[in-house]
Amino acid sequence: MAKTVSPLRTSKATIDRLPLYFRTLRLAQDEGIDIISSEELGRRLGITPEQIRKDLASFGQFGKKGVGYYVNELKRNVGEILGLNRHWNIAIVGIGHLGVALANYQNFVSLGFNLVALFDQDPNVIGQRVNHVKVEDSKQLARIVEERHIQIGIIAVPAAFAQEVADELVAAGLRGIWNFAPVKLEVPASVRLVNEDLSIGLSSLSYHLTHAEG
Amino acid sequence: MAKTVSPLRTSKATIDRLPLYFRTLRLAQDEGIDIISSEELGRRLGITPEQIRKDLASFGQFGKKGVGYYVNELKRNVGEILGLNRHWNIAIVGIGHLGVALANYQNFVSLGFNLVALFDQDPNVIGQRVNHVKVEDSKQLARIVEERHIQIGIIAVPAAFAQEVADELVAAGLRGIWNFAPVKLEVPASVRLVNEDLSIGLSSLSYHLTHAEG
DNA sequence: TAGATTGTTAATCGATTAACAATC
DNA sequence: TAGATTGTTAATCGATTAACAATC
Repeated sequence: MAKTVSPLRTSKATIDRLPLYFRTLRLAQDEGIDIISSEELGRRLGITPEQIRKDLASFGQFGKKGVGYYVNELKRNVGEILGLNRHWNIAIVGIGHLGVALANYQNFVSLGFNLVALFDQDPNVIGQRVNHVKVEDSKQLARIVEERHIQIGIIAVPAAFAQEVADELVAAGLRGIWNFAPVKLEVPASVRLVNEDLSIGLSSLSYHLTHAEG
Repeated sequence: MAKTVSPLRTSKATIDRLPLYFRTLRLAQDEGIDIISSEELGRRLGITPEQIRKDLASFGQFGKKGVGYYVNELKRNVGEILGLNRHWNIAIVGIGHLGVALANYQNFVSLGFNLVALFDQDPNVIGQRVNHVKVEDSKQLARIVEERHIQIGIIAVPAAFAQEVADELVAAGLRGIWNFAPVKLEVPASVRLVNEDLSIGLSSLSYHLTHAEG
């Protein structure tokens, strides 16, 4: 029975690969595979087996030498490391096209995230239901965040309003923010901030195409 | 007059920061700022001035010692490096909630990307207009990609169909793919692939909240 | 000129890769 | 046992930070 340890310092790169391992293990599980080697995991992900073993080993000893990793056990352990067994309550602020898309994103549910609130300031949007969740007036944000024990807030408002929304979320006692607005947000160190700037991906594509060929 | 050079090998980290510089320079321009120092740029972005100077210097000498960087000039140069002056033609495949959100994403336009085609296979969606662009039948993909000189394809279909779509895009002569489906896609080395896996961001948030406190 | 700020070289830090002993 | 595969240590590689000469 492997024990999950919480290392003092794990690289960001390692942490960003864990969700990929989790996803692949889930697929392997669906295929009825019992045991998987780092070699095979690496083949499926395009990551070297050494890298995978190193990443996993930083959290504990999950494999069996000469055998490989038990898929069920490893998936459970990786899920535990990621905190995906916790059922985080999340809220989305800004129910424009992106907010609607995120509210309907099925993968969140399958990762154990509960969408418990939606907020917007547009009277035409307030009161509507998106994926069975009612859109509330942003003015109710502080009250509802507290009442529904929301830990993670997703910011999907225009850049100009993002900091304001972040401030309200922080004041309401939120612990993590996932920001889709292309601005640098200022939040206290106690609040975890992850930025998802979509223009970076497309710009990087543009860069590589430009420098690959005329 | 600074000259943009194309370095043989620039780090991925540097390239991912360039769009941030571009964005900040555009804002500075809007504010009417003529000259900006690496110090001030760094303050606005949360990046060290040394890092910024190093990144920029790998493409040429854009600044004036003792003075700083001319905002207009630097913005133009960074835009040129990123290939944002090229007006890439892009298509979105899969017009679900995410596809609709991406089709309406204003930042793409402001970065010089032209949305020229939308594809879906659902007869109820085909023929509709999203952000003034008509949704075409996926069966027409090869023909339209060629006709409209589309260079970049955005995959917003469910994971199960993503590889199939990627294959079609590649066969149609596409040069870059921006993939939102949570799967590892196989494409030839000549085609540039950028993955945007939204579950990574949220999982990493979950990880950090889990390991920060009980 | 004196003060400021870049561009670049050297030093440090961190992450990946290679190698291999341990062991199932 | 022999073959396979993990976990870990050492070696390499790459990226960031520090320092400073060049120069506006």
